[in-house]
Amino acid sequence: MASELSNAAIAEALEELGDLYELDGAIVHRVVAYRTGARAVREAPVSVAGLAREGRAVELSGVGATLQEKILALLHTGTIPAAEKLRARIPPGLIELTRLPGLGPKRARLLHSELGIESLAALREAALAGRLRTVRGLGAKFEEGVLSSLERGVAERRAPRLLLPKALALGEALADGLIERGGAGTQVLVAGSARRLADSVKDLDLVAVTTKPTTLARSLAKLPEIESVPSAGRAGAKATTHSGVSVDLRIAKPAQLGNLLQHFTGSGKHNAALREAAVRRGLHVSEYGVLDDATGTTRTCASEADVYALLGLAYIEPELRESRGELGAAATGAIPELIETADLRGDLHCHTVASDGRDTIEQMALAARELGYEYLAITDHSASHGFGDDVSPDQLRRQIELVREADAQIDGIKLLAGSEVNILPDGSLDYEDELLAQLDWVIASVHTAFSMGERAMTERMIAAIEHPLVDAIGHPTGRKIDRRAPYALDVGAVIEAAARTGTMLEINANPDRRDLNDIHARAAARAGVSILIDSDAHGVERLSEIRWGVATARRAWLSADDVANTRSWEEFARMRKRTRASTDT
DNA sequence: GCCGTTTTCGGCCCGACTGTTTTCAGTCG
Repeated sequence: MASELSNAAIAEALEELGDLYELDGAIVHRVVAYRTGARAVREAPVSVAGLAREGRAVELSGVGATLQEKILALLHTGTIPAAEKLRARIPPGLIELTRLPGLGPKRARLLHSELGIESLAALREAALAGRLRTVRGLGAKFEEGVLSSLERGVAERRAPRLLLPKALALGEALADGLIERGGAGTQVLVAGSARRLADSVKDLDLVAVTTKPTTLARSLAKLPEIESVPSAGRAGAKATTHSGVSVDLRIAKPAQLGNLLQHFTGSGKHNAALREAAVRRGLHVSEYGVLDDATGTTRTCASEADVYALLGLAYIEPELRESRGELGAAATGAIPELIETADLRGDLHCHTVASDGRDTIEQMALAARELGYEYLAITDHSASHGFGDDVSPDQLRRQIELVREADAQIDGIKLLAGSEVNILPDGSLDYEDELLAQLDWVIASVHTAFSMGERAMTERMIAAIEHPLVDAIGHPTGRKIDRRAPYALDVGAVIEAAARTGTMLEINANPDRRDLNDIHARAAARAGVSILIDSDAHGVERLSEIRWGVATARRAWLSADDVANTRSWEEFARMRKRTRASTDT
């Protein structure tokens, strides 16, 4: 387990090289190749540095011999020679210029060659002096646009992203409002990354069918969530909410709903790959229909399934549309039947008033039973949680009794006495084995010392995985979506250890976490790891947040069979490491 | 630079919008 460059660091270097080539005037396909390669590296479930050293990075789709060579140079010398050469020629400030809307690589090059501009400060100065409009191809409007963007600080400000629950709630509120005002037969659907159940979204896409398109587009402005509607017409409207979220409403003819919904659900990469594959069959896909070269006619589709069928593909669920192999699978009938929330029969991670939860064992049990669960593990934090809500060994012994009593009193659901045990920095746990052995279920998590190095953190995690009384690892990477990076961890090594020891890995369904993420969960399941989906609920109303974990599981291509807690209690009980250990011998 | 149920070379999605232009280039999603 050598500690070397992370996939993220390699991907960043390839991205930068792509940016530099673009500013150098390379053909767009070459630039796209670097960006595709960077994405393949970032999403690889194993260490790409390791792969490259074995000459196997070329196995990643989008990485060829040239990129592998550049990755190796980066590993050996800390830099890529081609990037060094380009950096000597292209001022670093030019990349900054392309952050302004309407200013891409071509214009950045033009401004550099014509006016010698190499920074945002120089750009501002030239715009104030009225020199931008003197460049052939640029004019007064462009100059005004640049100044206004600079005034608003567009280049520095990162657009806020909405976590999925908020995005869907907003999308559904807008859809309901439009349906109410659109009259009979109006249909409004949430599309875009929200429909694909991504971790977070940048803006909202709505697709509608109505008999009165102009009226519907104008009625968007009347919704309480909407602040402004800069444009509205028969085809749709663009708007901004009071919270600053961009909303794009597109209106389809019923016969074209499938085409438009498919297009606006994306992802962009899925659509690009879909269209490239279609072109090889003489078909041209757009949001309006599918043009057939052979007949010269355009076919429209009322449903998305029809669009995929026209291309010879099985229907692809929105969650899979990320250009991660779904087109090949749809062509060969290999799209899995994705897990649904109703498949889950138990929740193995929740908290009560014994630690930092808000409700009692009984309240959690009744709420879980109401959701249709057959079993629930009570897993309060362990002794050293450190937020004043720790459970001492004696308190845990008492808690075990309380869970047993509740289990005896409450019918229709099996209650497990468990704990979410801290993994200490050295990989040990903070209860004695004698006490852990009295529990029905142990999930181990990292809650402290996030900033240790990758090697130490990976060893820490693997030590916990190898502990015979640890059934599962909770929120394995510690990330908080858009807020906190995962801790440095060799996830490939963690997956290997989990598969080897029969330790389950959790998809924590808290919508701030969704950890494991979709890519890691897919890799873990492929490696033979049993996946768990848990709510980590700290109150009865949060148990239903399990749906966000299911969303991640679906994006990870998981079917019910890949997820341990879709099993009955009898089957699940046998899958626990402690039971396997005693029956395997 | 990558890639192949037409190819190891010659392709590499599609359309809207904008601003600058007399037919289009650049940018964006």
